[in-house]
Amino acid sequence: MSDNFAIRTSWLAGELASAVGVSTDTLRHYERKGVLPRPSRTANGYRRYPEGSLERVLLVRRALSVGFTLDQLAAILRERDNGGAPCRQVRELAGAKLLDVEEQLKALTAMKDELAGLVAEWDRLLAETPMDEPAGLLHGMSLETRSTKNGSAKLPLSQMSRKRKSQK
Amino acid sequence: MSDNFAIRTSWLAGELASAVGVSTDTLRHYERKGVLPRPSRTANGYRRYPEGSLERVLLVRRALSVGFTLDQLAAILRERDNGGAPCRQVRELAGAKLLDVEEQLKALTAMKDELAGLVAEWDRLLAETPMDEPAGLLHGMSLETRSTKNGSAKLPLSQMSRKRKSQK
DNA sequence: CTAAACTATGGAATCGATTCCAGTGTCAAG
DNA sequence: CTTGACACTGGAATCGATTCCATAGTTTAG
Repeated sequence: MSDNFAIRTSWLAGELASAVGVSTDTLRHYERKGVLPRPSRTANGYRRYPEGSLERVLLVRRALSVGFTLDQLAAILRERDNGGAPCRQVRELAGAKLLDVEEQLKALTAMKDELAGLVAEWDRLLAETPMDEPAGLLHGMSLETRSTKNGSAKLPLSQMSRKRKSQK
Repeated sequence: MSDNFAIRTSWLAGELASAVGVSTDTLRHYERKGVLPRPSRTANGYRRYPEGSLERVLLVRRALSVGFTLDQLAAILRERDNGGAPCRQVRELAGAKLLDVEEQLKALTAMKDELAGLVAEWDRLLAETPMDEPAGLLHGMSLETRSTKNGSAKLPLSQMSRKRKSQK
């Protein structure tokens, strides 16, 4: 096999896709949305993704996983790509996102602890509960539905409040 | 106001909805999806949610916030409602969710660094660049860190890959 | 020459939670 | 009786990321 990914200096769509674990459709979508620069083409019209593409796509994936939107990401990455100073709005966006991420980090850490504790507790209960007993595991979920004003993307807890469409 | 929620023994749709902070549409949706048992009706056809409904809905909200899906939840709760002990399933799902959370934490940390670096770099650039270019890119980009507006909320990075419809 | 395995394209479909819509019924107050 | 605030219904829309589709050109192996 020639899937010597690490040493690649350019990628064909399928190679890059399988290297990062997404579909070529997804790569094409990213390109459409502007988070991936349009790659040059080989003689036959195939995309030839440049060297750093793997890292780039992984970056996008990370960003998405923490709640970025492709559009937001596109704005930021485009600015970054042309190297110069970003316009204020994009700088603001990045700053807001940074705060957001930091907040998520806290919330998620708390969540991890709670969840871990919960699971541990459950395992204890399950061990001593006959299989026919309710044991009501879900009732033990002590996660507060604190209406955290909201603000973070993937943090379910914060997103759970109301969000009016017209109210903004 | 008669929002004497705590002492209610039965609820009208709107009452319950505002008590838990969701819309009646959402309650109806939950019913459709099977996470809320279909309530009895008053003479005029209005839903009369039974006593424990507030807790039930809060439970659903909590579970959603931890990453459960309405469908997963429906399966579990239906089981439980007619006497079963779905605890093992719950334990399993929670365990999976915990793994997701841990992975998410990694992504968040990486993202924080990435973003912080970028912002720092930009601020450096901005500081030494005369503001000659307004550069009003970003047409309608809301600075609002608009969280998961809805739907497709948190994609656990682990299962962010492709998901076959038929292959489950 | 042909089949398999790539590549390409634009547009449509899918998924999940929630919301919106339009039409209708019910009830209490004025 | 009318008005307003509720309630009811099924279905459609929304949003974002991803996938699927149908169609078509290229390359490589047999």
